Amino acid sequence: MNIGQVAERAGLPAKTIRYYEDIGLVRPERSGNGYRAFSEQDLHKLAFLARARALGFTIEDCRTLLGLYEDEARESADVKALATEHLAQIEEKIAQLREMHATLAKLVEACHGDHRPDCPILQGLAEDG
Amino acid sequence: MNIGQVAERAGLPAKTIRYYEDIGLVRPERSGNGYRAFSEQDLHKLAFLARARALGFTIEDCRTLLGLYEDEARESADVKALATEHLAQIEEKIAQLREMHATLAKLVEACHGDHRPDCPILQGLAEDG
DNA sequence: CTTGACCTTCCAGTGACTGGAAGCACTATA
DNA sequence: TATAGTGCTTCCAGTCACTGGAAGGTCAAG
Repeated sequence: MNIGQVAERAGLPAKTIRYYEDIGLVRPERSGNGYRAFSEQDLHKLAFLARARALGFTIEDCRTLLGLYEDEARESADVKALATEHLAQIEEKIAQLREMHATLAKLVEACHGDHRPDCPILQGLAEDG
Repeated sequence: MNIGQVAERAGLPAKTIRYYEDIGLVRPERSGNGYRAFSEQDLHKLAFLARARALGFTIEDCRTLLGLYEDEARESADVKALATEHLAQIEEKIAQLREMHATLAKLVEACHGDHRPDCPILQGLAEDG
């Protein structure tokens, strides 16, 4: 398979797949013409990566997950630990965003949003405390 | 005021303040010794920026907000529009994170997390669909 | 034999900092 | 007065995960 087809099937841009090869996440063969020749297994790996990235795992986490996936002697506890940690980070981010949202929503509500310069949003940003 | 004191009072690292000068968000004077000499107004601006950044506005948004703040002929509608758009982006991000969280939480729940290799998390990442 | 799609590599840019090196300025103490 | 320590300066490089673009090679169809 050439990169275009793999990109299509894995749901990743070709650029990204080349980048993943660069950083050693996949190692496709090469055809005589210099084109990358992906196996079904390569495609499988890339689809795995696409899903892990879609869940917000960092590239390094993905590398670890892929390693665990391919390690038949893995312990599911290791996978679970990684995922649980990531879950906690997601929760933290959500909490932060919610706080931002709450603060900003209050300011937005208080703002008339008309042609006059008077603006509680700017006041809120300017005020100490 | 030197940069250290401003950093302390604005709640921003000195490095960040230098960076903000680099990209033209603040333009402090210079003392005879070459040190940056910040006025109270500079400090005020930096604190404004710190709060805007803390609410998740991009640097470019901050630049715009600062411009509006300093423009006495501004219309609060412009500020409100910017803030409202940002609010929508926050909401979208929260929604994305929630989806990630839900998916991952299900997988984590299903995983024993013991010494055996069997792992629904990896299965979930590997499986098509 | 040309057109156009697809592939290659390499370099640079993104956003918002952050770390570190090398060196000058200032303050406090011995 | 010497020195030690802190704070300031600039500049360069790295972060993360791509993304865009240039320049050029390869392949299939007409």
